[in-house]
Amino acid sequence: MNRTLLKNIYGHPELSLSDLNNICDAHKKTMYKKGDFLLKEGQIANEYLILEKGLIRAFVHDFNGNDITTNFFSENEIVIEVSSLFQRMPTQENVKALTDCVCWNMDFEVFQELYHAIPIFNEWGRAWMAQSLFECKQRSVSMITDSATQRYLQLLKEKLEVIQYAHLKQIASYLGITDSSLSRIRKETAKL
Amino acid sequence: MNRTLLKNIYGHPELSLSDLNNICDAHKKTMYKKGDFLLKEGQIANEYLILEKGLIRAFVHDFNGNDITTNFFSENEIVIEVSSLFQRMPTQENVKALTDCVCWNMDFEVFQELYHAIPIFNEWGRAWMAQSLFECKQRSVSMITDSATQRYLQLLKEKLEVIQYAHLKQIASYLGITDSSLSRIRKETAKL
DNA sequence: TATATTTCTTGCCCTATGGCAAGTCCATTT
DNA sequence: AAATGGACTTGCCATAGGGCAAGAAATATA
Repeated sequence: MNRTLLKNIYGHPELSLSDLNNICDAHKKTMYKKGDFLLKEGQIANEYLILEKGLIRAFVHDFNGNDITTNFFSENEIVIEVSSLFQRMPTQENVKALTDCVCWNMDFEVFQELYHAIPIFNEWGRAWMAQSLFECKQRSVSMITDSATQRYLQLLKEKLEVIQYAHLKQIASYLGITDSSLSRIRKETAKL
Repeated sequence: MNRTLLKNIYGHPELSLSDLNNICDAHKKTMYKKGDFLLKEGQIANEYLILEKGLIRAFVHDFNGNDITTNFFSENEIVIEVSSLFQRMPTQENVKALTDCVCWNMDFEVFQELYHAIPIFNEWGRAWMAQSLFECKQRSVSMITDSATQRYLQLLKEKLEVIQYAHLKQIASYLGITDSSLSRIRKETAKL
């Protein structure tokens, strides 16, 4: 069990060591192969996971059947479909491994027990969701105020691994442009 | 005290009547005048509120000092700046009354007590945040897949009051376009 | 009511990005 | 090695929306 990884995720000054250990122990190591679905639209999520190794993509289908990348998850991040997991409703998202992955999965039932038993863990969860909401809003603002080139450079800076492992089209839909446009942007920015 | 309003907001099948009453009683009625700031960037939010009457706008400033509307809050909605309230950090958002408003405010300290004392209220809060996150993601997808005209018509359908009370520029920045473009879109769609 | 101020509309032209299709480059299979 | 197929690039042209500025309309102020 990779304690360092999980302790970094859940670390909180007020969380006791025994609570932290209980939380860490609740995770099950799980491996995925490149191309595996972690979640498919229509399903109800029953777990979330910490991604130790690999890269994961979430996407939805638009009215034409094209897929639109909604998120990329990198190492040390939490992979979760919040509305399906917490509202117990079928998801609209697909979550798929872009590379082979090593993950630590937390079952929803187990999570619920810990969540209600450990107030600090509860606070931690709320803070995590608040942060996600903040990032989501930032992304919306960025879609409005920044050019496609700026958004691309931002992604390059924050998640280089995405540019290395994801297909052009997957990155382009995340940025809100077509793959041809991204190809041109990439060509332009390579000069700099 | 407007119990119907608050009970509709907090209603949850498993929440006992006495808990529900305690939650409702924790709100303080507050009035705002058109143009009042409920929150200014740099401040830390110390409350959230239920909007009974009126219309409220949230916005941020971009690098040029233009403001970008991030949200409109209508009657019966919860007005909250999640990341500032729950992470106790200075907000980047401004929240301002577009019309005179009647609100029911919940103080953060009081909220915390109820939140930790009433498990179902805690679940309610998490479900509410999950829903917000879902809506935020939907908005991002819409910015990518829908045209400005479609986004305008969507807003028209969901929040007519916004079109009636907010300025063109405020609506335009929410939709991610300029006020001139919105003016043209409005002209076109009026024909239909 | 007259004046000033803000908001909205519109015309002109420009730019970023889209749509399509051909071509190229790679990787995989036969 | 040849053939197939997917991914990426590029050229051509189309279009949504932007930038600017003038004018019109609405609103606030004197």
